[in-house]
Amino acid sequence: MATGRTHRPATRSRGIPEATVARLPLYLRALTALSERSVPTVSSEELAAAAGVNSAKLRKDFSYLGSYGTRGVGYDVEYLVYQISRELGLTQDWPVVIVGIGNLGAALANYGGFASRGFRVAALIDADPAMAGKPVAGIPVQHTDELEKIIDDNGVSIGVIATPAGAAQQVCDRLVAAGVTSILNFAPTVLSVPDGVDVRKVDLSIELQILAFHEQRKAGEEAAAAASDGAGPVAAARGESESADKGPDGDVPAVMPA
Amino acid sequence: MATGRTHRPATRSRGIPEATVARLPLYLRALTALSERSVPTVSSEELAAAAGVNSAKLRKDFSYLGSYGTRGVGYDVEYLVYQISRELGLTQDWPVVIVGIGNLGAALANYGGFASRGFRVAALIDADPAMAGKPVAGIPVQHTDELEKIIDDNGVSIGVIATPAGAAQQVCDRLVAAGVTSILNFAPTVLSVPDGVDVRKVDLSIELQILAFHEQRKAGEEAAAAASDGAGPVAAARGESESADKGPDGDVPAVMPA
DNA sequence: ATGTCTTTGTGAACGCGTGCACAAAGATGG
DNA sequence: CCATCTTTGTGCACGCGTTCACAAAGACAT
Repeated sequence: MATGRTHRPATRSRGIPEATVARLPLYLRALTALSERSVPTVSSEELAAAAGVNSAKLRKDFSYLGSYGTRGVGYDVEYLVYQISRELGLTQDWPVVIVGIGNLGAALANYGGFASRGFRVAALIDADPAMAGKPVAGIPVQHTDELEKIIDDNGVSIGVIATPAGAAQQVCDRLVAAGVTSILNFAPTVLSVPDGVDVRKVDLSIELQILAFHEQRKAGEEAAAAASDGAGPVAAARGESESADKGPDGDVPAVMPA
Repeated sequence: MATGRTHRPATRSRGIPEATVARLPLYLRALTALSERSVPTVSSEELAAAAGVNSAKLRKDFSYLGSYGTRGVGYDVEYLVYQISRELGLTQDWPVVIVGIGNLGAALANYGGFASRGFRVAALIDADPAMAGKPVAGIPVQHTDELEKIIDDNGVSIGVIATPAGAAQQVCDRLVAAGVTSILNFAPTVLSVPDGVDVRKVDLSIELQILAFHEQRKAGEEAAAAASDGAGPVAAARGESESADKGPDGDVPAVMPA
């Protein structure tokens, strides 16, 4: 730590890989659990197991933050909790607005996981005039007309979109114009935003479709293995010989171009 | 490409990269929209724009599926919808169960995005006896005791966990033991499962924390840029120069090891 | 004080995913 | 039938992320 002051720009300030950032909350959660059990220190091996990752990966991740941790001992839990919290920006309060108070929006408003970290639901916004004033999770819903004013008054920089797909882009544009620079999108649409605005999307349907793909593959492999029990499991692993396939022409529904 | 017949084993059979699989639902959604507007064909450039990806990436993704598409013209929309649907396993019906009918579970049960693809909510399961029989989204909630029987009777292979974190692993174990091989986990916990079981997780809190990180960084950069003059509202946004930081020793809460 | 033992921090190799750039393929018009 | 023009499919290079493996660092016992 002789330098200790000017080494930040290159190494720390902006050098944290995206993949590492995405894992920091995972570590933080595991560390918080340890902290509540009053565990003083933890080794990379133990913590990695708790977070469900490789221990080498964890150590490398932490190395981007700095050299916390003591060789031969491990990491000081409380110290690390603080460092990661600070790195993630959780030492400050982040007001968020949720736009679209339907089934999902209401569930999000009630979700306890927000408040537990530094996130505070500053307002709920919906386009339906009938919803206005109606309290959800103890917070009165406000009409979309107030959106810009709400953002401005509360200094909101993070917005959550839980509207139907058709309204998402329009809501997004208004949020961005009002000053929001980070958006969490639950609507099944691709949002286009200007540079400098971050978007993360959560799409339940997509997750299930990915699972279905692997599920189908597993079923195919099983079927192939049981079929001729000699051809090897991967021989017909795909849709290759499973459903109605095989022929380059035979598997076409009816609308084939050629 | 004169051969066009024997190149399959290596190229197609099992070779679809995970990153490509994760994008297929995106393409499918964009294609479905085009299909509803009766657009007959689409170029990689157009479709890529609609899906929010690079056109070269899209073409490479499709090349893993096969050589659909006509040079000089583009891709036949209906044909591609069918091919991707088949690849993802959406031509068959996937019964799913949702375990944990709280705020989130109820919202998921009501979510329309499931049924729109090949997913069917076969049952809702909750540990609270008071919930039993109560209909949510038109489906009566069943008690956890029935879990194994439900899975077995309906041939369920995909389970959705929306329980509190404390119950998630136990529920997961029971689902897996009962025959479920794909799990979508909304509980903020790391699930451990045996080989052959796929888990995908959706964690709202983590997504927000990642956004907060970037938000903090943006504020920090702005502050650095405006450091010389007014400093403005974002000057103290970062942990950097605001709270208790800067010195290698000064920024430690109280429990520093050294 | 010295040696041993544990655990971190990281250099280096590897593999995957991305994007460029272009040749091949086919449509279209003359 | 040939030339031109559009768009696909892909070889190649590059960069990021992961993993291995080990030297350096420090705790701890003697």
